[in-house]
Amino acid sequence: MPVLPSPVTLDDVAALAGVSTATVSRFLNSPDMVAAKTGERIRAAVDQLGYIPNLLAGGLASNRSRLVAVLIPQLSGTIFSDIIEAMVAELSAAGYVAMLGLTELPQEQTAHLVHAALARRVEAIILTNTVDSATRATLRRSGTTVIEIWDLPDEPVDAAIGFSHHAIGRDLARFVRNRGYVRPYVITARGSRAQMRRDAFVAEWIEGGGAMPLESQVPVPTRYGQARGCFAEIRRSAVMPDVVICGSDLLAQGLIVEAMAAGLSVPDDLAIIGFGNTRLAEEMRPTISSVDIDGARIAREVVGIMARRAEGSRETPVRIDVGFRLIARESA
Amino acid sequence: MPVLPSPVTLDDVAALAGVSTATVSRFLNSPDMVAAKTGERIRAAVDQLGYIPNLLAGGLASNRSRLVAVLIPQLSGTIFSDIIEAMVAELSAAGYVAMLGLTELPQEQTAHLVHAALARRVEAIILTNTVDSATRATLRRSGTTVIEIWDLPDEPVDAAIGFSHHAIGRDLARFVRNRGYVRPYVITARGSRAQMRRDAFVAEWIEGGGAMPLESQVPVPTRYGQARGCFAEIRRSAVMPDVVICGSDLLAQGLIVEAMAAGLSVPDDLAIIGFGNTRLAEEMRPTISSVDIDGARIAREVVGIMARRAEGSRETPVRIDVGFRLIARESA
DNA sequence: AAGCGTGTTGCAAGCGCTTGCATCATGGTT
DNA sequence: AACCATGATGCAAGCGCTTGCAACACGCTT
Repeated sequence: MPVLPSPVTLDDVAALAGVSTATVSRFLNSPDMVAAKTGERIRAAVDQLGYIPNLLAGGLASNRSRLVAVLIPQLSGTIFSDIIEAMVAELSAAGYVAMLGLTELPQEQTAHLVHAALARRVEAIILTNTVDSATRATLRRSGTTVIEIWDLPDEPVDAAIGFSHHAIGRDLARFVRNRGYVRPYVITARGSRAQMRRDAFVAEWIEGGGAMPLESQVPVPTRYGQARGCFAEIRRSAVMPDVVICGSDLLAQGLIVEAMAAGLSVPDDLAIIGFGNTRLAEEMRPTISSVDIDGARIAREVVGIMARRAEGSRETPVRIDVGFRLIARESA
Repeated sequence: MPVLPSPVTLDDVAALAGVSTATVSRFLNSPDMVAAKTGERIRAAVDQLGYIPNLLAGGLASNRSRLVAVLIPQLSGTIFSDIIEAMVAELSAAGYVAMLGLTELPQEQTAHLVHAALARRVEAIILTNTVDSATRATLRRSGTTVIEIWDLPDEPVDAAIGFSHHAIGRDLARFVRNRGYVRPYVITARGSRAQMRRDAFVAEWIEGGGAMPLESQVPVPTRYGQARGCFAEIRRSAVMPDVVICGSDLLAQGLIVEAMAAGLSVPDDLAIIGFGNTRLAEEMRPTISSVDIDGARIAREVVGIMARRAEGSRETPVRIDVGFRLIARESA
């Protein structure tokens, strides 16, 4: 058994301050329920003893864990790390603590993480990927706030904050056409959301009179290193495309480097469009045209939903479309 | 008050299985303490009711939260995201859950996060940055396992898993000299660890008969976008350096792009060395020479220490040097 | 046949906190 | 001067689980 982390309890503080434990508890949780000078005595006692409340006990008694589970596929080299950063900051400011779970490889892992989160009585579960129906059922039954944040599914488990992948694909096609490109090349990551963008792009492109675009697929997560293979494949095309639509800024960057190394000029010989509008997109030379998703906004909405729920709102389902922005820069 | 996440309790399961709560609890925590056929009945009851244990209650009673706090400065675009990924995976496999805290901006934030972690009775706190002495005292007093993982401080709070920044700086200087470079340029991030590497580099370089290296400083976190400014500064140098030692792979990559855009050949006209050996280092063309830190190893050691502590070991202080590897690739 | 070690199970006392309700000053009303 | 609304505090019953200890049922040994 580990050493008692803090043998100092509420009772100790109460005894020292000469009040009941209830009063100390109230002072700690809603200070203005106790008289000012009582508060001072308690404050002094807390400081003197170095008291650190036990939130496990508190959570058990109050049924509020102040814990939020954030489940994402992977962290490094993806747009998710930006979103997580915003999310953690926002949650932390609102008094919550984020428990991080990686759902990348075995899909079964997700079910396991959901279970672990539920067992800790998290106040919300932020989901970035879709979950199997058994887990959906568990989630629903639990009554916990579930927020899906990377999409706007037709039937969210509970709340969804996201954007339309379809609209992005469509707008990208229009953008490309308006810019006068005629031979787009689409690189899609294996994954349902990317696929949705790709399908919408192709549909819109063809509807606008374009020929079926050239394309290729890459494994997720899209990585810088895939650029080599992709570029080689592009070069092997019967006709050289004039613009490449990538699944991530990282891949776009890689392609730019490859293209330049091959003596091509970007965007004149080959235009390139990224996705995610990570810091990289504006820092690369040439700067990368990309699709911006406002991660900070998503994080804020998450906390907003939680706040409303905490006040008893039972609005459901919630669907918030945070939209996206096509950012035209030098690369396309 | 939120809807009860799971109204099903141990008692319900016990009643349905026709045993006492103690037996159910034992079955859940150490299955081989209960008879096989009792276990089966319990398992069935758990499944039927969709029981999810309440770890807040369990943690309170057993004084084990199965929670680990991981505190890092920032996530996106740093080597930390790789380490966190490994850490979360490893902890998760060992049955722990990681609570993530960002300590970037106000130093006071760190104290706050430490307090939040302690209040949740985490079983360990993983620290990536140094903490002020008041927080150190709090940490010490708490008796919680504290693992510092980015350095090997002379007086760790508790345990430390890291490597010698001094040794890295020294080895980099030797490496550069052995490769025949004569005019190194050092780009240092503002931050004590980077400073240690820089100092060791300079000391070793001068000791080996070299002239005081040219250098410049950049803010943390080092970013791709800083490459432009750095490259401009390098060009403004009285004498053109023949090798640049960067504070991160990302910055190294940026410099390579800038250098190539300026018509320089890497490494012939200008060699470049990164830090962190992120995936990028081997994916970039030219591949980037870098310093590898084994994040997965660090993660494993963390779990190892926790396992030993759980078994009652009181070894302290612990200092584990995981070393580093200079990886020579095409860029230098 | 009495005794005993072993393996299972139940009993019940907490773990440290929150909170509904009751109690009690306090000062203002009538 | 009796009354009462108000604000501050205390009482005590949990929250759902873990675990030391005791009880018990076996099958063996002597």
